[in-house]
Amino acid sequence: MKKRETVENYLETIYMLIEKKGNVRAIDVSNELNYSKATISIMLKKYMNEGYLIIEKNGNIVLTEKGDQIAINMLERHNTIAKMLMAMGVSEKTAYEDACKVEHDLSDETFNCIKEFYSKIK
Amino acid sequence: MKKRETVENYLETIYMLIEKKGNVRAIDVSNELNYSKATISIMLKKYMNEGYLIIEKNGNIVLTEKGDQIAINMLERHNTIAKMLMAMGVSEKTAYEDACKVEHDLSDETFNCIKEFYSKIK
DNA sequence: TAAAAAAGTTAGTTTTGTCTAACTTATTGA
DNA sequence: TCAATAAGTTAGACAAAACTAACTTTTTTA
Repeated sequence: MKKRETVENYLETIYMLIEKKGNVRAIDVSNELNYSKATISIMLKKYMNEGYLIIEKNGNIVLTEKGDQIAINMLERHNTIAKMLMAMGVSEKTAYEDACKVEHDLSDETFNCIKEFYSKIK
Repeated sequence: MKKRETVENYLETIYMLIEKKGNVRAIDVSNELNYSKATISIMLKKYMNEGYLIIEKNGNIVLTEKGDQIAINMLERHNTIAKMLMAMGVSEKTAYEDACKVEHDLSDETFNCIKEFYSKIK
């Protein structure tokens, strides 16, 4: 249903795995997202065709400029929203989980206001 | 994909329409959600079978206790989240739109913290 | 009251993102 | 080095929620 949310999630996950492990292959994404290897194989190919990432000959996954931008944007949203929620008293675990769910839905206007508001009360 | 979100949205919409118009039929839900009459017909029947609502002989839609509780809960979330966002500087229109999107995803823990936090800064 | 319009239903289709099973290809380690 | 394991792919299926087209039923109105 929500195409945008799906691709954003894949890209953010790949970005985080690259940061954590240096390089990333399909199996790592499969383990992280808990989707079958088949699903990951299909989706990665799709996202490659759509210009979000490249799968190198050795199987390593690299984000394109386009994919990278989305991933970074999602990660910024993720962290900012989680911090805001924690400032409101939400536990760290829940804050990160909930931020992950809503980061795709909020408008830029709302996200910017949250960022502003957080920096003020901090 | 997100079954829960879908039913919550239908129930909340029906609840609001009942409040606004007194009684509600399939065509009203169709107009409000901008889904075809066919889709609404199918989904209402489904939700009737699942015990969320009743379609009376004259076509009026009535929520069951179970459906009502979900609708009221969603509406409370909707309003509280929107108010919180407005307090952060988000415009009314955007606040209500974004609240509508995230109201289904937030945990109870987070929602309660938002409610608390809002009552404090108010 | 009968014709027109509105409302509702049914059948069949589509899209998205999952899955399993069975297969191939690549990597590892005894 | 070659057998076992791991990784990746392909084919086919499925669920959810939407659609259109064609139909029936109900309501309105001239």
